Amino acid sequence: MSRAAQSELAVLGALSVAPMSGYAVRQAIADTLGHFWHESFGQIYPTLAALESAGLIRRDGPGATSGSVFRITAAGRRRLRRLLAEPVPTSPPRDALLLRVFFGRHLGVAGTRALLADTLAAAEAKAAELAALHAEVQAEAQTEDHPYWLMTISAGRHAAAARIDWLRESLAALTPAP
Amino acid sequence: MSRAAQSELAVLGALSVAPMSGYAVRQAIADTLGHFWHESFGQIYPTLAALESAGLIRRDGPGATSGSVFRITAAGRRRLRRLLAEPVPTSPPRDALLLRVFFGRHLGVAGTRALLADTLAAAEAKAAELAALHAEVQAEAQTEDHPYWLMTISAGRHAAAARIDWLRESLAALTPAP
DNA sequence: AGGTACATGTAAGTAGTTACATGATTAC
DNA sequence: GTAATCATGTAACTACTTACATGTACCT
Repeated sequence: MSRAAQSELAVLGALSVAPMSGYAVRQAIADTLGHFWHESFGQIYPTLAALESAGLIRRDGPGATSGSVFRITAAGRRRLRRLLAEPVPTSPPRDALLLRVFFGRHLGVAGTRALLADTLAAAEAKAAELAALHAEVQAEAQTEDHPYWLMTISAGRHAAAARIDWLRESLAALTPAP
Repeated sequence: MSRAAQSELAVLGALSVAPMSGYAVRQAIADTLGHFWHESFGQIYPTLAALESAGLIRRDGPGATSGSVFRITAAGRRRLRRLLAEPVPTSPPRDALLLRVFFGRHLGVAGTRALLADTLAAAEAKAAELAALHAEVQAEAQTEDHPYWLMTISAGRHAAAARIDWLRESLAALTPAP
């Protein structure tokens, strides 16, 4: 098991929506899961190869450079459901921003405020981006996947809004020396 | 450069507060940074060795099994400030929960609701834990590091509250079939 | 005497990124 | 013709985790 169960999950999930090439899998993951998931180039092809040799996906068309399309098999769908039901692996937290804030004393009040201000700008941009994505997805044709997709966007928006609130409060609390 | 700049930052930061043994560094990181940072056992000792040979920390006492205490040097403090000023590395997002929610169609409404309910319980526990930590830290003697420490706890509380809001909304929106 | 906490390290393995290498097809 | 995009893969490297290995000090 587990040539990276999470990567398998992402790839099988993408192929559960529609059959597509490896390149298209990569694009689909970046486009629709991009705001909460990342799968790097060098991960996708080995994962596809492993899934194929396990009979979970099938390659239609020539195996050569162009035109081959991957399609999920019945066994692949079973595997997808099993992976989804497995406990969510919790990765240990590693927030590089908070690490810097914690040792903010060495950075000084001005330095820490600059760091927070930069992060605030980035968070506001991300919130705007997610709001636009939300509007865009809501305007699309409704599929059975739609409510779940919207839910993941909503999660991102809540998280971004919370980070903005925290940054504003922290900037207000961290007054420059008079 | 960079036997993991972030691990160096965490270790140098811990030693900037007080000199201590490697074992104590591990505990300090778990106790005070634990809610947003993790440094595994097998990372800390190699990092300490690398920092020592670079002259950024010094080992007082015997190098043997007991009693050796690491102390940050002047060069170490300079390095710490430089690391803090470097741009915050952004790691690609990988939220295993949202990956499951996105493919919730295969899990079914009931399955997805169960997943969200479990996550809600965990998030509420985490929020309570952070509230307790906040109260505890606020009651302590004020040091110069204190406001920054409180800020990191506040970040965790905002994030936990946002996740709880999102989970409640999602559970309300995802009604079981009648 | 036995258990827990203190203390330091190494080895093997997993996960994931980046860079390299190659070639076909399409749009301008 | 040439640049961008589509397409597939490998190799080397970095980061990180887990398990192993060893021993001391204190508490009961």
